[in-house]
Amino acid sequence: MPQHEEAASAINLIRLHSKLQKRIGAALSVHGIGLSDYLVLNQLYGATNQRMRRSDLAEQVGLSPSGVTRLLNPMEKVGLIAKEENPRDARVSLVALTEAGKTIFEEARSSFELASVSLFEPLGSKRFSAFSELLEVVLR
Amino acid sequence: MPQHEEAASAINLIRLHSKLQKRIGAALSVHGIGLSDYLVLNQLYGATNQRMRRSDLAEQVGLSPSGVTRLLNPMEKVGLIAKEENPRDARVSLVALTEAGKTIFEEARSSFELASVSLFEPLGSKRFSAFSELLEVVLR
DNA sequence: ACCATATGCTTGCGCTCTCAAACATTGAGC
DNA sequence: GCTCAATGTTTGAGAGCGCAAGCATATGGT
Repeated sequence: MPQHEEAASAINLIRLHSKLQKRIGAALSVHGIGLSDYLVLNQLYGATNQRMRRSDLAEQVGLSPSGVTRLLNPMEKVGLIAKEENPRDARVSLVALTEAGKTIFEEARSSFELASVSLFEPLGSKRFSAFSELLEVVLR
Repeated sequence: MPQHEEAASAINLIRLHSKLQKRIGAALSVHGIGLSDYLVLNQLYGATNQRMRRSDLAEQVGLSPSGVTRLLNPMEKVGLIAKEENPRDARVSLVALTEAGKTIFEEARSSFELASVSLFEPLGSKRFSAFSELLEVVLR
């Protein structure tokens, strides 16, 4: 395998993400939500007042604005989030975490954490810390 | 902000993958192929005789068998790969890299490598090596 | 006040991928 | 030689998402 090092790592990164997606996706499906739903809930949960603009949400979770629209629609129907208007600027529509959404998130979070731990288990705690820090650095 | 270390790293991993996908996807689009196409070509290029079974291909690139079928169809039409039969077992259909596919891959590889280097640039060479090795470990 | 431009969101269309079912072929046990 | 379970691939239906266009609202220059 005399490969270009960075290219090889990029492919390993893709492989790891694929593994993560399958494992965490399975863990979250128990709660009736997908990975993107979880990321949205997680983002809202940590936001001040637990509400955000849709476009900021899009940026944070790495989706396009239209992706956010389509993602939030069913979540609103199920009552995890609520749409609110901004009296100052009628263009923006705010997204707020409902009580039900908060509850579901807190339940799902345990599953997410368990799956995450199992994913990084091969590293052991010392190497995990190193990996964790390097991840932060790559993200700039 | 990160209460749970592993969960935070999982989310960072997702973010990094999202970045990788956008950047490498853009680099590959110049050559008229997508990321999955590249992974397939890369896999075939490194295979003995440059041919593989579809299901093995699926496993290597992290797709479902049906995903591979739908991915390979247009690639065959364009002439990057060729379908072959296995006289020993008529259930399996082999996928072979054509000369055209080989050429396209070698061209695309440069772009892929460049994009990979730029992705990991924030690490610097010393930390990149560490990251690279840790990636191998997580993958088992 | 009016227009041009920018900003935020949604919609139409298409692409990629998965799951489950269907289909084809093989091999094992009788 | 049949039958049946296992294996490999394809297909139908649909989920998830992006891009470009469209719509509504806001803002700055005149």
